Amino acid sequence: MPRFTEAQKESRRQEILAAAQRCFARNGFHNTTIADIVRESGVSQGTFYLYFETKDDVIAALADDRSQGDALIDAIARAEADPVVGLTVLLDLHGRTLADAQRSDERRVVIQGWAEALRNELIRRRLLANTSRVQQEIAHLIERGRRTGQFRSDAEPLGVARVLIALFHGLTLRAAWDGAFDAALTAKTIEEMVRGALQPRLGAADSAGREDTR
Amino acid sequence: MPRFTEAQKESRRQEILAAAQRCFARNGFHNTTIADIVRESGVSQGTFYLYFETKDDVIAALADDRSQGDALIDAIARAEADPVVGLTVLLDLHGRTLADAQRSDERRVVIQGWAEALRNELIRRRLLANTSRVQQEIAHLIERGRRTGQFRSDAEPLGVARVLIALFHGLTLRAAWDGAFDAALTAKTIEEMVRGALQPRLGAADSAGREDTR
Amino acid sequence: MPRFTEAQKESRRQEILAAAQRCFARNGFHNTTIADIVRESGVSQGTFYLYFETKDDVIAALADDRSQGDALIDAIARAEADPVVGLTVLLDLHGRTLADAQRSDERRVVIQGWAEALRNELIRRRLLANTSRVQQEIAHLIERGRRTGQFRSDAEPLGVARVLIALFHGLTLRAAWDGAFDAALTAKTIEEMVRGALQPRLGAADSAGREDTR
Amino acid sequence: MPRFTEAQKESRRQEILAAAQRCFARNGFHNTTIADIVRESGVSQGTFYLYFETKDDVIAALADDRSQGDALIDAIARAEADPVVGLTVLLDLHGRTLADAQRSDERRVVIQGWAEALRNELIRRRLLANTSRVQQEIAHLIERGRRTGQFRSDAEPLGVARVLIALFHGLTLRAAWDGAFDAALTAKTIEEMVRGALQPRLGAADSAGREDTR
DNA sequence: TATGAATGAGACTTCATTCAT
DNA sequence: AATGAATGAAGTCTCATTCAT
Repeated sequence: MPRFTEAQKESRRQEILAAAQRCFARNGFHNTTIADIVRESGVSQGTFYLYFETKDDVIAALADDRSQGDALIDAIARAEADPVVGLTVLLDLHGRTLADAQRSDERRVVIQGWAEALRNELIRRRLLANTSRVQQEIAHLIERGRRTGQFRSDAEPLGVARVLIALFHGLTLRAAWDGAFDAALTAKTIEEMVRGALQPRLGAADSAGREDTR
Repeated sequence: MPRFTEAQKESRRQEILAAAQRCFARNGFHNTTIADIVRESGVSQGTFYLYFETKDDVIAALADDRSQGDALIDAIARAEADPVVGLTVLLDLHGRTLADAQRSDERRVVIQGWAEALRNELIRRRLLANTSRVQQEIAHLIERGRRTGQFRSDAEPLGVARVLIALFHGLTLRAAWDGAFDAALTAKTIEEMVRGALQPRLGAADSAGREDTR
Repeated sequence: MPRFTEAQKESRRQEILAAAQRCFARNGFHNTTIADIVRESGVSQGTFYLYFETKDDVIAALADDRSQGDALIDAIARAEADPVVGLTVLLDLHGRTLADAQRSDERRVVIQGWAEALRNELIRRRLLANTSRVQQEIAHLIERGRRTGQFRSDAEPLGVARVLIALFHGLTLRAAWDGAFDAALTAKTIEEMVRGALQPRLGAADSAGREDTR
Repeated sequence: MPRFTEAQKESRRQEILAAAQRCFARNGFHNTTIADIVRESGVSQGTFYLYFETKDDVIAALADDRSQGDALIDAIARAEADPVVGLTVLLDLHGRTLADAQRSDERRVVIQGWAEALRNELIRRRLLANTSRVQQEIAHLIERGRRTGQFRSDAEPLGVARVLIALFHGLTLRAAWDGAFDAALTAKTIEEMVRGALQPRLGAADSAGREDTR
């Protein structure tokens, strides 16, 4: 009979991860020592190694943050069938996430994960998988919008999805460097751009239904 | 009287930097040792320290790649006064840079620089300065386009510039992770988006001049 | 009142020892961890310490293998009074023990015990005591043979006993390194040697016949 | 141009090895730390690793002591063609080596090497190779003696060689445990044994005179 | 009796940097 | 200017042992 339940062990693991994230956000993966993590989390060196095999284990666990991707996908799902609403919600959610100072540590660690992915195949695979998942969902959203006529018929679902994700990454980087940048202004520009790429053309061809894609 | 001219010293310095870049691209800043760099460049440990004070010196020298920013600014300048041409050239240059397999090492190192900027104030300042410089130029370009009526009068120069740069960063990341992504499709989508944000509105107010912003 | 009888405790102790012997034979004393022993024996870390105070305890318990010495002494005893039979049985028993693949683990652990005896006084004392015991018995055997006239009158009981034991040790080592060595040939040679040292000289009353091989 | 010659480097290496041998003789391979060796040899931790890759490197370098085997082979060679002299010299040399208190450290380390050979394939191969080399030489010596008629015609060269080596090993062990044992008495007994095994039988053409001690 | 999570001292090894030559 | 041997602080990880349950 195990002294601790699986849940208790997992919760301890999460505590250590949270401590590690704070350390990593502050000093970077490679300037953080196990001693730092251990000090921050309050466990002993030995205990750390009961929950993680190596330091790289911890890095891998934090470099890949599925939570934000999950949140984006959930947001699309919650928008039910309406692609315009879905897109709006998506952009809005990302904007608010960027503006959230509480998630600063997360951003700082995620960016280090990007660099780590260049030399750690496991992390690279996970990050790409994560990215692809979100990209797929956005592409489907565009696809649906095209079918309903809400989006321009020659919009490229994959292209748009990919560009949006690149934008998300680039903005995450900017927010991490310089939290004070004007998020509202940025959001407005993105909205214009997206509308430009997706809004059905006036006049002919693309049927009609105009006035405001979002 | 120095035995070597300044030029000779500088050339040796560049050789070491190039060797370091190869090492950093391969193994990352923190998994590259001075011994690695020295081996790759063919000089001795002692000699390395004649050209650089510390390892961080080398990192700082490579983390901040001014060359690409300079190239973008030059491109704008070469487009003379025409904002539409300038924007086209800008997007085109960036697209071709991304597709250039030869610049893979550069990209890999630059991305590591982004992470490094989070905990190295010198690097952070330089990267931000570099980014701002390009952002300024793009904003001026937009500004000029507004004045000439080629761009929509309510386009936000700063917002557009910032979004474009985020896009550039995000695409650089994607190219580093996965060089095989479809650059042409991406370029087409970006073009649509940019046109959407900048193209003067039909019909009303914004005067006219339609058909193709670029 | 103890819940378990002494016998039950002892049996558990023996199980752990057997597991430890397997581990030690495989990886050596110092590359075997308590965790290894515990895994091999199926008890828990805590339980291990109910039966042994320290790891050195287990090493000491296994480094000194009295069983083989006991067997040799028993063999001598079983030969009753006849020294020639006793010696024959002794050599035969040792030869068969060496050839017994089942006792490989035992041999491997015993040899490690020899090394351990060099820095662990307790083990050293036990090994020497063990060795002396057997040496004494062999010396007595020789002594008896001298008195009965079956062995040469100038045979040195102690010298022969000591040399035989050295031979036993050396052959044990060889068998542990290279189990495939030709035991029969070796046995034949030993027999010749022993006969040479102990057989009464031909011709006269154990005197003449010299010649000198060296 | 190297600052130090190869010879200087080798001499430094030997100094460290000598220090390591002292430590190993005192505390055993596994209870000796790199810090101990470094302290004993007077170099720094870092310097140690300029001369050896790992601690196991040092162990492997010392576990296999070729010098004694070489000395035995040299001794045989110096005896020129005479097998009887060769054997005498061999036994004598080994006896004097055993009695040499100065070589105590060497013995103590060699014995640890025996144990190490059980779990380190490199060491095992080297020790066996070393042993085989000496065994071969002794076997050849016996062979020659048979041809000259100095040794009994049914002497088994390989068997005798193997038994002698086992004896050497066993006596080395005994000397390491208990340096005070009576070397002269032991030598005398060995001489008798060897004579018994090799001396041509009296009487006839190496045939008769049986009797059978056993 | 039995468990197994927790501990922390200490082991091995690496590496940026120095400096005598 | 150039070399490369030397340094030692610091990092990661292991493991014998304890103890609350």
